[in-house]
Amino acid sequence: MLLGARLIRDPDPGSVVADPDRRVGRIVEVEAYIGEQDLASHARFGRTARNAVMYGPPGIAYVYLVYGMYDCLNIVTETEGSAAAVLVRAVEPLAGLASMRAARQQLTAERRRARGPDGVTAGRGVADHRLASGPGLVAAAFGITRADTGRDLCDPMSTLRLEAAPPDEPAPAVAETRRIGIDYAGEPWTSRPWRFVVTGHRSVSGPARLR
DNA sequence: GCAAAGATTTGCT
DNA sequence: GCAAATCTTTGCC
Repeated sequence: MLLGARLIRDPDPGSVVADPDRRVGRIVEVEAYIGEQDLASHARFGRTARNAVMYGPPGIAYVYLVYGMYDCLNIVTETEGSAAAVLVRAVEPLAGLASMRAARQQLTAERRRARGPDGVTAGRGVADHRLASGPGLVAAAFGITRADTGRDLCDPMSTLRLEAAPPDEPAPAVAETRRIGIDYAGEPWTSRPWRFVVTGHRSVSGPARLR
């Protein structure tokens, strides 16, 4: 179960002293995409240059660019040859909040600069629990880009990795819903309850909650 | 080689 | 509540 697991960005893995830029988040929202037969999945056209990593062994990161602006983090699941993956839609920030905020603002600042010179943006403050409340925001807060595709998330020495929740932490209450933003896939895929969230958690993606 | 649409977020009306 | 921003990938000519 990925819900409750930790997503960790650690610039200096293996170090005894925690790095000040170390970022930790607790996964509270995911979506499953099961392979070529799933018309909502990137694997629906078969194996391509973009999704090749999905056909590889599990535990590997698959990062794609959506709408030309946002990177989204997926975790490859199931065995080699099966193009299944889980999209990490939201995490609850636990540590390194300042770094997450800085990484987010840096991206938005770059976007504005590309559009043209304008005044100071002042970067309005976002609530702490919303720093990674959405697929694109998770990648932004953790500094994840397509360059991270193929990274082994289960390697304890990786700068980007997953860890299980502490054993003394109670398992979260899980709710199932239909997936978000895949209307193009048609039935039965749009109605499949393959989005999983921690019940009532405030860090689940915002607008998505209403749909 | 070109046109179309997308696993989103933000800001304005 | 709606539309823009933005670019990669896919599909067809």
